[in-house]
Amino acid sequence: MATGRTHRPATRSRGIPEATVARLPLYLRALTALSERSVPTVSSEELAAAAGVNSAKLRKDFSYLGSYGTRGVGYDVEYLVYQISRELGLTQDWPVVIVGIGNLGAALAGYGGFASRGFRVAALIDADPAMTGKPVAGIPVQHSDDLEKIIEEDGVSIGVIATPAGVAQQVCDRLVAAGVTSILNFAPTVLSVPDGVDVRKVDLSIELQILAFHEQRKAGEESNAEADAAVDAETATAVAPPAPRGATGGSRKGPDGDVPAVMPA
Amino acid sequence: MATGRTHRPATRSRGIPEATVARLPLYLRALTALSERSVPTVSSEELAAAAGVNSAKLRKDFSYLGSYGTRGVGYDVEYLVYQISRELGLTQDWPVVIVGIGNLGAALAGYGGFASRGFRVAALIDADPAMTGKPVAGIPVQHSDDLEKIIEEDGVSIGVIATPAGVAQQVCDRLVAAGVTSILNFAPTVLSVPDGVDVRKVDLSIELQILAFHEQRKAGEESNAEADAAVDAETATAVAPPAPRGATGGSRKGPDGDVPAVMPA
DNA sequence: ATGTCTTTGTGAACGCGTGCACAAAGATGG
DNA sequence: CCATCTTTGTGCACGCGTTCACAAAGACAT
Ligand SMILES: NC(=O)c1ccc[n+]([C@@H]2O[C@H](COP(=O)([O-])OP(=O)(O)OC[C@H]3O[C@@H](n4cnc5c(N)ncnc54)[C@H](O)[C@@H]3O)[C@@H](O)[C@H]2O)c1
Ligand SMILES: NC(=O)c1ccc[n+]([C@@H]2O[C@H](COP(=O)([O-])OP(=O)(O)OC[C@H]3O[C@@H](n4cnc5c(N)ncnc54)[C@H](O)[C@@H]3O)[C@@H](O)[C@H]2O)c1
Repeated sequence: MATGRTHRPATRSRGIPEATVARLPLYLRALTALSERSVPTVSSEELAAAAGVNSAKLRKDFSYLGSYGTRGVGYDVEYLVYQISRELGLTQDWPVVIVGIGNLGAALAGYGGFASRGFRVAALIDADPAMTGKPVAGIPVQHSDDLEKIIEEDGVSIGVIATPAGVAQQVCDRLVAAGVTSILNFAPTVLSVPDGVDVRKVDLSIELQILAFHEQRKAGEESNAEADAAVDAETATAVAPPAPRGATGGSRKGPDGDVPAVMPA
Repeated sequence: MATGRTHRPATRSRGIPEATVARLPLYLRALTALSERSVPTVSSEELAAAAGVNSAKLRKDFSYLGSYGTRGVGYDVEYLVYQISRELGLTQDWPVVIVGIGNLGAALAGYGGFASRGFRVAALIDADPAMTGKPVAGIPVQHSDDLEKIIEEDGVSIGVIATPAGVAQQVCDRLVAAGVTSILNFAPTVLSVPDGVDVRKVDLSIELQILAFHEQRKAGEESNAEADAAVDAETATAVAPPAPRGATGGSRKGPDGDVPAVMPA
């Protein structure tokens, strides 16, 4: 059969690459700071430096939004702030529910960055009856029995999951069934959702593990040539006698192996 | 996903593409769950489903680590758990400091996922004298005056920043100067660091804005064209006129209460 | 052993994202 | 009005990441 074009289903609707979308909030933040300092215009070079990206990339990103710059001058800060805000949908109010008001959920509830960009905490939801009615960050916690009602009444389309991982999928299912179509997941689980629902995850554990990988590589690079691991001032704190990082065969044990006595992270 | 990167183009990391590294923790989590259920082996298809990725991608990822599978059978769960752990550097102990023990920092300090994979909270650091000595999650908070000493004594190479955005860069500078070479940043700021230091960021606000973008697109898919144009015209007249220089400092008005001229989100 | 069946490991094609380099556009000054 | 200078917008090439598709490898039964 014609191996060809029957690929991408949708989501690729014309315009604005995903990578660009992910950078727009970054530009917006830098532009907002400039706006507060009453800076009228900014060049791609300056703004790119502030946002920590390549200036050509920034210009190309903006070109997807239209031609909002003036050659020889740069971009009008105020105008660009508005255009990006509009493109991101921040000119409207987004009610958000947070489910799971534990340590993390409570911190999120009180987070200023939530309210600052058109996101409004519409409700805090927890399954613990002892929490019900208790105000967290000035907002009374509601019981999860009322989840569907809350979402429907407030027209919530964005949900934040901060429950334990074990119940995240069922919480997710209820949110989706109730009409939520965007989910930000803090629980360390892979959520499965129907088409048309977006899920983004924030996973502390994964970030740390990625850092550890590079950290290990840095440490191993100094004592690279041979095994002169004597100089590891930093990593010398390692307590375990890790498998000598030799060739692949150096596994300390076979299939029986040591599971590093851990829980699902 | 939340990925901040200050990237080195130099891909001499002995293979293993960055995208693969980012997925290894995901595989590891799924494998650990299988291990706890005493599942001996798993096929790429099953594991890929559990991790939410394409099976061919998973096999290719594993191929960078070596040939740990058995054709016709699959992968040995225990063995793979060990190999990935070793590759990620999780077979050794990583002391971590958390700087900024506010709402978020406290939640992080008590987070189980920290300790579960070889990461150990070596110290909690805060600039508020009132916090000093106060135990958070069982760990006494230390004053930031002692930051350098703590890092040096414990051989800390990974730091977590959970301070307000305004001080994040200077905290970062101190951490780096003291010897930290990997930073996980929760503050909504672009951190600049010297070569050799890795920074990853977790940015709630950005994630929400990305969700809002897609959410808006979903909503606007039914009735888009004209509303868009109308808003555009209205805006052009409201904002576009040559910027009154000093005047913009106070309030700007847009169609609806508009872009909050608030703190960096 | 030999055949069959399952699943790995990877070659190859393709699409996306990135960054260079430069022409065009417009501002600014004479 | 013309010359010069600044900065945008983008064509283009390149490399990374993803996915398909399939031969080879090995398990297992006979
Ligand atoms: N604390 C952190 O720093 C941190 C960091 C990263 C990820 N996480 C993840 O975030 C999640 C929450 O972490 P935490 O430290 O706040 O845990 P927590 O135990 O303090 O809070 C969990 C809350 O969820 C509630 N809950 C349980 N089941 C529920 C349900 N079915 N519906 C609604 N609410 C329910 C509980 O009553 C509790 O209040 C966990 O999955 C954790 O792995 C936490
Ligand atoms: N709370 C959240 O859910 C959340 C979510 C995403 C991002 N953030 C970001 O994380 C950071 C912390 O958020 P928070 O809600 O915990 O704020 P917070 O105000 O509760 O805590 C900040 C803490 O940092 C300490 N601090 C200030 N300056 C310091 C310094 N120089 N050295 C060491 N410590 C210092 C303060 O004493 C305070 O305890 C902020 O940048 C915030 O934008 C928070």
